[in-house]
Amino acid sequence: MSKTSCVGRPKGFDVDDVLEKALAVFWAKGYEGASLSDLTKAMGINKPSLYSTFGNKEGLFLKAVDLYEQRPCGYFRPALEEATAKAVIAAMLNGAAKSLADHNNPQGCMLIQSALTGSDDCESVKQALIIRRRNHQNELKIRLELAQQQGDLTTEYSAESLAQYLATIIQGMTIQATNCISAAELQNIADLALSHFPGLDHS
Amino acid sequence: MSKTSCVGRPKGFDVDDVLEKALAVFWAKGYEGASLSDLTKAMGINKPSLYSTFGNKEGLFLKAVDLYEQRPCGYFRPALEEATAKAVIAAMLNGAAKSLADHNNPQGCMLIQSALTGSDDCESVKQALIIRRRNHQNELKIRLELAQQQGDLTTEYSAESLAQYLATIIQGMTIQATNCISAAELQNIADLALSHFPGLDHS
DNA sequence: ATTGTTATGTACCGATCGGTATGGTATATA
DNA sequence: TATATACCATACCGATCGGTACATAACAAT
Repeated sequence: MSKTSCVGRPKGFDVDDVLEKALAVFWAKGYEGASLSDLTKAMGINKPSLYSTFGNKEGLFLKAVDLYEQRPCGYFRPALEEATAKAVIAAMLNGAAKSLADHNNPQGCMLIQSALTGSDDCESVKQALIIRRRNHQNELKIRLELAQQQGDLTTEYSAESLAQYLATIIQGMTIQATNCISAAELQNIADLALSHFPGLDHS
Repeated sequence: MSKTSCVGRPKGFDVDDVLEKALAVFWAKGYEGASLSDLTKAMGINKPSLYSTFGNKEGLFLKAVDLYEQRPCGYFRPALEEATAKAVIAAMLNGAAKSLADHNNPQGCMLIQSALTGSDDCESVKQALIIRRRNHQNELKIRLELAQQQGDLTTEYSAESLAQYLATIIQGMTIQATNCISAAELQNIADLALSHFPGLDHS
């Protein structure tokens, strides 16, 4: 609310607050599975308020995705800051395991499951999510390239291959997380992946 | 059509044939994303024919899933028959890479993407798919247990862990396959996974 | 107090959803 | 040929979909 409220009747709700509620609904039900009545009920506002604030359902969804990337999948950016390739990869895998096992959140990863398939109407949303996933993988690739330059990651495999491989494992973990598996099992997968990750020193 | 047709007007379509068409639609659009008009148009039949033959949308979907498990993801069962753990795992990974890269099919894996999320109405379908995924993983676990008994897989890790790990990688590959990546990239992931798979001899 | 502006609640829009009633049509049996 | 049976096409059902018109309510500026 860091804004000088203007003329007119003030909003009866906090935008960030209701966006958080919308995020939870989209996360759990997906883009098309979340109906406007689901959303408005969870957000505690009426449809005209939703439309005047967020444009339409797709606009609301994209805003919710922005929020998602800042918050619960928030292990990603800090992991990139770790000092070595091994630390980066460990932080990714452990962060994913912990985040996906957190039952305060819906199961799984919103970037993956909220629009993997759908009617023709949601093609743009599908593409938007694909782009976000690719961007994440690309940031990881750049970090691994740096690690190769710095000498803490072998050049036996390309940074691109390794980034894609790690992304694949994490994406697989997000699917496993939708299958009601335990936190310990998720962590076990992360441990296995880390201890056998290509290009790292496992001595 | 291996049935002694009874009294009355015969069907104007082949059941297996239209089921294949329905499968393609569900595969690409998901359970809820596939509308009845999408389905009937692709199948070339009208709604009453669909309902008299398959019960309802969910019945049709489950029949399509049965067909799916027999057909394109058909690398799974043969892989279990391979002689050694390494051969089993290689067949799984290579089969997944090849199958997922086949552009004659929709992208990705039907068992995962057709009902990962959705409205409350599709809860039973979601659960049905979760069970199928778990069953696959369990069959793999049993095969790896056998391999451990036969001595071609170390007992350093439990068969359950390894089965879950392999399932995770393959599920991750199915997500990657929805991101328009190339067949070579998919195969590269499979190669990396195989050459660093825990419990196998990589000499 | 008046005016201009923005938000809210209700009631509604056409379209589509999954699913079905109905009446005509094609076939096997008798 | 008569009859029973099952399929097919059309048209329809109530419910819900995403989205909006409209009148009213609450505020700021004057």
